[in-house]
Amino acid sequence: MEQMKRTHTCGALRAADAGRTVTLNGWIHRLRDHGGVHFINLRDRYGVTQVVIDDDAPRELRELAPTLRMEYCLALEGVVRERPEGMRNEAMPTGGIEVAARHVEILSTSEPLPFMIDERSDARDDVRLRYRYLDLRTFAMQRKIALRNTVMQAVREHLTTLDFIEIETPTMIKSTPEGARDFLVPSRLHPGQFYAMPQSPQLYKQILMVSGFDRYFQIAHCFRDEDARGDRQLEHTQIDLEMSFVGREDVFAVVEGMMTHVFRRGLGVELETPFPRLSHEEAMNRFGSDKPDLRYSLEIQDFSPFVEGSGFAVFEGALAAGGAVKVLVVPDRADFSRKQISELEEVARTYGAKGLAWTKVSGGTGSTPETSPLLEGGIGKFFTDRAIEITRALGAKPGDLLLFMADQWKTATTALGAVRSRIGRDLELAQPGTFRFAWIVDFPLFEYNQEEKRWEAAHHMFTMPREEYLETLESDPASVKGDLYDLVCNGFELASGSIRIHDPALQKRIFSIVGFDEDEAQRRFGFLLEAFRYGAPPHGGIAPGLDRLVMIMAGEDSIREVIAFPKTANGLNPMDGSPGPVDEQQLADLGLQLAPRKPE
RNA sequence: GGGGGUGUAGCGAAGUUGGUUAUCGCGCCGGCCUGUCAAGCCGGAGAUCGCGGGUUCGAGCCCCGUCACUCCCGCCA
Repeated sequence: MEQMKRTHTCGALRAADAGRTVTLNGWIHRLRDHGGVHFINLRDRYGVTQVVIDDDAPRELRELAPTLRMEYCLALEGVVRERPEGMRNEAMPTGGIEVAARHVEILSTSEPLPFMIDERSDARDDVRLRYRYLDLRTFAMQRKIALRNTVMQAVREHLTTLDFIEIETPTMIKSTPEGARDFLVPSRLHPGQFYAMPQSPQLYKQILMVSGFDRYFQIAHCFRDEDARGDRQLEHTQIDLEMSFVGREDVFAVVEGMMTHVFRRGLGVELETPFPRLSHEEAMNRFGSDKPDLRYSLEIQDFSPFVEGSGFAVFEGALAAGGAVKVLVVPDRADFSRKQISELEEVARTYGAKGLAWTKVSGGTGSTPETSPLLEGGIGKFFTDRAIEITRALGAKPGDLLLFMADQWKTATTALGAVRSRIGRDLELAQPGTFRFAWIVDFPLFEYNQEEKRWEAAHHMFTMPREEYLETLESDPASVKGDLYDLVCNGFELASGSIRIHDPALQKRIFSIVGFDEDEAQRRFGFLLEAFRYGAPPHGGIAPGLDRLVMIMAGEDSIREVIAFPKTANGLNPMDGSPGPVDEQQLADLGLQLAPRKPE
């Protein structure tokens, strides 16, 4: 290799290099044989350079040329020359030159590939993952993995500048209750005992605050044994951070600064700060989601003022039962077919809705009976006499489609929110390449678990209640808002965090509301509670998901596209074959025995 | 755990109401071609139609089961 080490990368040479003798290393991206003149597109991370083997090449090279195949790994030496007029390739950065090869060494041959190394190749995910090392050779994947690196570097730069310290925490920890299912690691030295893989470094970063590292961060791997999704893997990476002596605005400022830096460095995009803030309740009411896509408006509105006296039993019944009636005005979509509407209804049904009512605005924009807006079709007949008032209040105009949802508030908003998302996606309302961030704040601190008939923490048990609810924690848990915040972008939850409880007495009250007795709390989190007895500073933090961040920046809709070696939705890795069985002896060493697969 | 979509040659796809030898593009192999750059032209090989069962005179197509990929609900503090 000493002789044939590259002098340039495959993306480096320009017309100014004409005349130089260079050595390139790379893979054969394309081969074109014109019966005497051979063109090789040689590729590496940095680009593609055209190499020519023609009549002027040494004889042994002309003999070697026909034996070359795609993806052979080569070292070659040649002379750079400017391409003749009319033979330049404007689409390639190196398209003004070519390298006339004098010597080619085959470093490695390649079998025919399962799929082409090409942006246009559209192999199924399992094939791509089975041969991930080939998939990663494409410029598209190289760009995304490189972007991920840029993002990580930018995060470290920015946080380090702000005096944050990167500290690693263990990847084998104590299993804690609640939250996601833990991945467990059996202990050989202590048979029957298990470590857990962290779902996040939560407890450790809080303890680091007690230790006086008032600004901590870590690019941390987190593990959750739950069903995966396009934006969720069994293992993912978080930009975990925590600060002492702060309120949520301090956390927001750090994250806004970090995102600004990351987008500037990664994409050359300037973000507008501060990001807008929306209460959880407002987000639900206006967008039917706690992670709304704000790239398009299409807001949900309250329809309940128009229900009384309409004679439409479904709506009146929903209100009488303490529920809500919501409406979505879809501009200029009165042309939606019954089939399209019933597809939207199906979307709503998956979220527990019983149906989706609709009507269309027709008529004119005047205020006389002949010229005024009309509500036609669907449930329009129940609201005929109030059409002017309704369309004015909703800002609806002739040609608009109105979609209604009547149910319990949560069902009505989430189901209509799902319809909103579906319409946004189908009509491509979101402009690609735009990024709309928002903070979602004031989440409920507790959620009632219907099945187990008890209150549980909506986020986690260390979240600080908003100050104004401290009096009513026990008497009215449902109304308590936590000092909890999510960062959302383009319809994805990008980060989640909170101000934590640092007062053991308050922590005790929370435990007791979620039915955690003293003993259990001690057994589970004793080490944290103990640490808090020694001068715990007020603190809070947040954890942006690195995979989702890079995914959004890359314009992808699955985090698999920005993880070098992801797993499938089923938790399998088609490349290494994991998960797989282990030897009897390995089990025996751990004191484990497999249960029979199917009990019947 | 539940629902939808998909699975046909190495890759991507077509395949009508169930009917003869399963089609096309790329790739692969061979040949031609001296300026291409997704090169072109000619020829060729390559398929237990994901797997298992069933219905039928006959199944890529219909039914049941199963596996995989994917999207969604649940789940994911």
